[in-house]
Amino acid sequence: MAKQSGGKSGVLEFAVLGLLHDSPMHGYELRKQLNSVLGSFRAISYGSLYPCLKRMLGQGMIREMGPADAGAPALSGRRSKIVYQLTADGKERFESLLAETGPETWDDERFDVHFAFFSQTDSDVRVRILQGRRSRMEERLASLKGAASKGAEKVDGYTAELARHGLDSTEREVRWLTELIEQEQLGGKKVGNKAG
Amino acid sequence: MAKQSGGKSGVLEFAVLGLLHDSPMHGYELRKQLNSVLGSFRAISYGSLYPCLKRMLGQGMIREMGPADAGAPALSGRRSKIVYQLTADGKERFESLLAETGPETWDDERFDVHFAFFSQTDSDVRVRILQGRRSRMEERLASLKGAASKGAEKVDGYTAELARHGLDSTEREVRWLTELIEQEQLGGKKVGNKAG
DNA sequence: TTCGTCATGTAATGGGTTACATGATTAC
DNA sequence: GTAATCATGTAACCCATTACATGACGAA
Repeated sequence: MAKQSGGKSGVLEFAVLGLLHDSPMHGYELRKQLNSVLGSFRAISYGSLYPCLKRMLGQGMIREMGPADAGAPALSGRRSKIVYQLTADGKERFESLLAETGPETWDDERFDVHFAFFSQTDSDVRVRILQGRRSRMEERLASLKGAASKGAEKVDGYTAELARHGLDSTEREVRWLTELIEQEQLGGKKVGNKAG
Repeated sequence: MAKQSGGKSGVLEFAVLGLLHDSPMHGYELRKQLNSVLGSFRAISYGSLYPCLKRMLGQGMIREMGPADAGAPALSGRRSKIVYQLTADGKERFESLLAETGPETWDDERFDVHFAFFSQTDSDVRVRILQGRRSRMEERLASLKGAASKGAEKVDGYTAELARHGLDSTEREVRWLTELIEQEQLGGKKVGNKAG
């Protein structure tokens, strides 16, 4: 009982934890950085971020560093900026999230966040997550193929075209993941250096 | 003021309207059909569908057809099934949603629904939506490219790889849309018949 | 002094998910 | 009879968005 309720559980929290693990930051800056972690585009709104920070503060994952305290880069003296820093508890929470390799980690958004912090994990963890994500995509592929063949009579050209396109991108995703897994197993961090 | 508030506005409503426009159905059946309209996979939950139907009923878009009333196919005598049917108001609402070509229609989920009902619109409408969607994807492309070049120093191999992959799929999406637009402008419904 | 950006927050709202509650019908 | 599936619905909860409220700082 009581799995975790709501939608995407703590994706935002995870991302914030990871960014603050890298370096202390204030909310406004955090929000700008978030889009590079949380999916390619998409910025989170303040109405979502600030309450999240408040919650994390209450749970002792983060702590406020007085603005005079400095230590972080790019802290030109603007105003009342509240700079947040990870506590030991927060660090621990982040590490434990990072180490997860279960089905939650194959979810779209969750996978992106894990991927963004991949260089901070062991190769085993990376491989397990990549394989899990791939099997998730293969399930999706199967369900798309099933739907395509079963309801073939009643669909018009556009529906068919959309299905074909969806199938295509999912297959591509699977191939991409397979490449990453292979590179991982060949023993390396040799990622991202394919001449382009 | 009061644009439309919340997240994805009436995507579910639109999809339900479209499915019921095709043929009367009860909730359980509706829910199964929904995944073919609303994105490739993803089924909506009852906790979302039934309240939506209730709301639509209250607004007079749909009406209950007594189970004995029949008329719809596949109505083997199960039980208390509440079969819903579009009212004139509902039909009108659906037509007016179908005719929209503004920025709302380029959104991910919204676009999928429009696409699913594409064969029920004019070619002009289709072209306008496809072009809008393409420009939306081109914006995304630009922002991805910007992020890739600007933050290139601080990203590790994995982040770069994710960005590269995102760029790739978005480019592919743009090409797909371009093909569809061209086929549309060549005068036809000739979609989905590319030997494969 | 006004405008744009930096900066932090809250309130109202919308819409989705899980888990629960209920019950009929069909197949074994 | 009992389990699976069909079928409808509610309650608690979570999380995100918009719009609003506030205010400092720098530049025109």
